[in-house]
Amino acid sequence: MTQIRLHDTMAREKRAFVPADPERVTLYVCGPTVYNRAHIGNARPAVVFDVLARLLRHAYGEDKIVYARNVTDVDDKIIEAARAEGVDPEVITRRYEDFYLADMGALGVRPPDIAPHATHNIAEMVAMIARLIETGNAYEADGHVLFHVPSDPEYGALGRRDREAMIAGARVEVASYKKDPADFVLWKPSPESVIGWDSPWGRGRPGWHIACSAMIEAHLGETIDIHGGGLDLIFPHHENEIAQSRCAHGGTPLARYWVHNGFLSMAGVEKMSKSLGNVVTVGELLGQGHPGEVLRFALLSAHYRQPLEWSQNLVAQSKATLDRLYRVAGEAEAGTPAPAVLEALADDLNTPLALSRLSAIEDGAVLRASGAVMGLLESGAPAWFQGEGDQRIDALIAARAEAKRRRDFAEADKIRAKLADEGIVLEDGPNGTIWRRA
RNA sequence: GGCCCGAUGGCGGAGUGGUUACGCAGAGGACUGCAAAUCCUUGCACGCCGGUUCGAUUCCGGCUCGGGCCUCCA
Repeated sequence: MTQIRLHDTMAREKRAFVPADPERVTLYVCGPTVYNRAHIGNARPAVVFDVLARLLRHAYGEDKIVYARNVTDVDDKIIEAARAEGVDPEVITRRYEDFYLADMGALGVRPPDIAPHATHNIAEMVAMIARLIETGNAYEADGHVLFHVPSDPEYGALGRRDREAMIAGARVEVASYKKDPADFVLWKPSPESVIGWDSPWGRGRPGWHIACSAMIEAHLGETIDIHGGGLDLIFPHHENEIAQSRCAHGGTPLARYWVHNGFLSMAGVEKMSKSLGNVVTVGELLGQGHPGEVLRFALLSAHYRQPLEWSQNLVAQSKATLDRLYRVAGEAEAGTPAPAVLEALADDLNTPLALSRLSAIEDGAVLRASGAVMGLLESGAPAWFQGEGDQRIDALIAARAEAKRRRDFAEADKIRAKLADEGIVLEDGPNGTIWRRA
């Protein structure tokens, strides 16, 4: 298929994607911190990188891709949530990881190949921190271990910021034990009451950034092909990951391509934030009866780097479009994807263009295969329109057919209206009547 | 304050130095007992001000508005 091109945040331009080893293409995406329900904005990277993984599998082979999405299961917000409920942190993390997997599953997100958990990789983190101390890039101070930013002359390349800008922008009080205001925590002490692990620097827990660096090293290697995540992670999270990994690995780069998705906003709302209470969770949307696939379609209706405004109208339009595509797809078995769709996706994951090209496909088998590359149209029309079968509905349709045969249209329309009240729409075709849920 | 991004028809949203996608919604028609679905037809756009150019929605500069980041938020 056509050459895949990706916008690389480091280069600030689209580049032809050439994996270091086409037999083992590595992709890492920053996953959730499991302390609450995912909102629809959180779902965007999960869906976007799921499409990227599907495209890569199509291009390089199903078993040639290693996609890792981590689970951050040790974090101060988790500790707070656990304390608030009076339970162990594991209760919190297990609960919200289960929710996350269920929500993403409903959106058609395939599980990644590897889901490394921070708490399962503490030894790797400790080892990496120790190495950074050896190389002179990190130091111990007041029970903490800190990465010393001035020790890395290349720091700031991804986020494009220089030290002056960072210092000028610093609006948080600098902890007294830091040698430099930009230094960040690799390891922090935990009192007995807080979750912690023994280390050469005392009982403590890892900082957020080191967790990703260590898990990438442990599960994928020193240099990976693609590192993904949300735009907001560029600085400081990814910048710090880069610094830690490069310094710990003698200068080899962490990732060959950096891919970042844009933000999702809510109509008429400034920033979607939990504190403002204006978030919509995936669970709520599903609970309102929106099929996960509709939400997925809506998330893919804008290019992944563009801002996307979430609205009721967007969801409704997505549903209407999907309905029509499913009518064309029918019950056909998936065949071969349309080259025009693959070409659109290969061009930096242009899903809106790919979606529009779906509309031009008349062959159900081609349509289903093309949709599948984006995780769409995988259900088959009957399941999409009707869900579970219903003998009562079939009986009513038979009664209406009988009434129509008698030309008793008043009775026939009465039955149709009754079903319409239940949200069931009838369609009379040459081969009889079919029904669907509106 | 510093850095970065966006602005396309009623709505969503690609794309392009010149002939202007696609979808949703709307209008008209065909079909239908009536609908629904489908098919045909159809109207509607490139934030503002300059510049480059034979020609700019597309390139450059400024402005306005909106969004993001500036130490743990996708």
